Amino acid sequence: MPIQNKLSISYNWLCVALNLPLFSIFDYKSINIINVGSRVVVPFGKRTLIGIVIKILEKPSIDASYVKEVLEILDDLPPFPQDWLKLLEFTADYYQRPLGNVMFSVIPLPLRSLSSYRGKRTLGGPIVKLGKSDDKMSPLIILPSIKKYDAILNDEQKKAVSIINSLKEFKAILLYGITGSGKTEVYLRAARNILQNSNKQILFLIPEINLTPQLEKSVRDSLAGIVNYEDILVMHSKLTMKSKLDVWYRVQCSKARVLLGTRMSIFAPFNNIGLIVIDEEHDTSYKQQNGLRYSARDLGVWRARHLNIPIILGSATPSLETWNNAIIGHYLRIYLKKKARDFSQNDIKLVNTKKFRPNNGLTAPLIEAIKDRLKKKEQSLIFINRRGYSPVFCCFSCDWISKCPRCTAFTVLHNTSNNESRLQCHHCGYCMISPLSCPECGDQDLRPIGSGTQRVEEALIGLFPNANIVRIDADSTKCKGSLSSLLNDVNNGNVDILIGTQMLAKGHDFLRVSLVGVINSDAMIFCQNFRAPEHLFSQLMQVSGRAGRHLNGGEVLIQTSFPEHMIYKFVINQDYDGFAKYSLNLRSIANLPPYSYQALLSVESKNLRIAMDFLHKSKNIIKEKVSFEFNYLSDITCYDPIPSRIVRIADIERAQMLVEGKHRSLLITFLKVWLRHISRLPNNKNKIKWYIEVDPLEI
DNA sequence: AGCACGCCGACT
DNA sequence: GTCGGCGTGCTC
Ligand SMILES: [Zn+2]
Ligand SMILES: [Zn+2]
Repeated sequence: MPIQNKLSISYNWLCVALNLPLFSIFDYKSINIINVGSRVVVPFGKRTLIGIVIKILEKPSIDASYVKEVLEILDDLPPFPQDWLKLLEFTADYYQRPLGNVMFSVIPLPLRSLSSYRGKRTLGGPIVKLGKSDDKMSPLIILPSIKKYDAILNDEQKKAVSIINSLKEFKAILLYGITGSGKTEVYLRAARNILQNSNKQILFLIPEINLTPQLEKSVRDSLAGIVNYEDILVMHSKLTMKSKLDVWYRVQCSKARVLLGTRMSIFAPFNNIGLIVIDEEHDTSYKQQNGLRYSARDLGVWRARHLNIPIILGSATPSLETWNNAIIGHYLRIYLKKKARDFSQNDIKLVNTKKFRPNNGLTAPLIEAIKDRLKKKEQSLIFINRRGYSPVFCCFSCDWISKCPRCTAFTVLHNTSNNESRLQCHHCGYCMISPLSCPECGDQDLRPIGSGTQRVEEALIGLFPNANIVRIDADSTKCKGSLSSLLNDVNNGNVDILIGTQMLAKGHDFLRVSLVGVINSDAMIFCQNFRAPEHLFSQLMQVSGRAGRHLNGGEVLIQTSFPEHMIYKFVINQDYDGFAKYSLNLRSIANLPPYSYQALLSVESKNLRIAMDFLHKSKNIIKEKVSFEFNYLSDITCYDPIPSRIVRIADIERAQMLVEGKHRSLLITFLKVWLRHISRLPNNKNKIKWYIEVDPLEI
């Protein structure tokens, strides 16, 4: 026996994750020493796949004779760092997805499949190709001059910076400061400190692509002279695949010092992060709403804890989860109470629409206020959270209402540029020319009900024919660059009245705006979603902030039918603390997050009954099967299945079931067992699709 | 996911 | 007789 051992080749045994919807990982062998995190080419059944080495084994976990050999090691990239592997293992485990699927869904497309390595025009793979065409492409726009950085901090900011700079280990900091309190300056000072005194890297997350240009400029200005221009990188989903791959490559090779990006950047393969910053941490854009439904903010906190580094969560209206974490002492809260520069306090007033009936969405007090600004040559900003002309179109002689044939939703009336009217579904994209007479009774008395941005624009043009009026919504900014050119017009003073959706509320500064009008503030209040008041509050605060840059102090008019509602008491006083206290109390009474943890089992099918059936069966197996393997069912509540808020979208009907746990880790353990049993349920001939969402935004 | 194997109905 | 439908099962 010993002789045989000496003669046999000694193999290295590896655990490899493959891009498959399977919860298992696969063992392979190699005569070469392969690092954890390497990408390898392996045989799998009749196929050849790329895999990622996640573990080195002493001996294989199955009979060694079944273990196949690694065909090739892909070394065009350094191995994924250990901390990256740990982050992805956590992500897969927490969000209940197969590890291989998760890993491959976050790396750039060309790195996922063998097709970019095998074939005539692949030239040694995507990374090699990238290097060869390096001179041809310059993804970075070189700004002509770099301003010297000389922002002066106030005492609060200085104190915040010094607290952050003194941190030597993991700490989640909630940087809580109103709009204009200078949170960005604090992030940048903290980042500068780390970049100057170490070779560590900074990850800077922002909610939306729209915000990158101005933040990129601040970051570059602030870090000029400390970090090379080309070592500051930007990543978001609208980059070309080539640029994305280039950024990824430079991060993984530790060439990048600073990465500024949207939620996907949380998975960037850093080797040496020193600080994570999450700006506007309450923003729902940090939650991916399809596929792998992760929260970049929550993963950010996990990654920081795992790396034992600080993370800054900045917001004027923190999520109640984060606020609660600060209250119970898990996060360190730093207040920025003062406006940093020449910001003035806004005056927020409510306009009762029961008293002042709106016409085309606009009430008399709002119209008067706009008139006043026009006289003073100041700008007005009108927010309305609905694009199109009117959300409903209906017949006044029968009860016909414009509905989408593919969804349980109304179609929205839109005016197109060539003066045509169209009915459009905002859920599936269905579109038709709007009828001239009622399809049901033939009468021509068809009328739009309610107001969208286009109708408000039309009304304002009628009221103020000499004013320059601009509308900014997803329809008017479809072309690339049109948003920034419209915003330039606004800041150059070429615009008197600006009408827009929520897309205007985030981040953009309007120096000449002294009036903000909010038209349909109520829409969210009575919505089922328990987070709706929280989102409404933060939107109203954010929107109000848009008037704050004006020297004389801005005026904010919020039109509402329910001025007596509690939320407005806090809104007019701009009292987030009060609002949070009030809301957390309600959440606590209702046992909602952050006092419980939730997961949602969603099912999609051709018809609702099949989906509901599947959910009922899933609920039943908790008692029938899960109870034998999981001992803490008393701390888990499974509610009854319900049809989703919008049952049918694009001819697919959806239902869901809520599961609630007292503790986070307990819920995750339960889900893992439950999911194994759900996947064994008969799948109704593959006619259904189901998935579990952990920490859903909406239930 | 893919890909094979396998077992039944309807084609040359 | 075999071509092809997709149900089932496996992949280190
Ligand atoms: Zn009719
Ligand atoms: Zn539709």
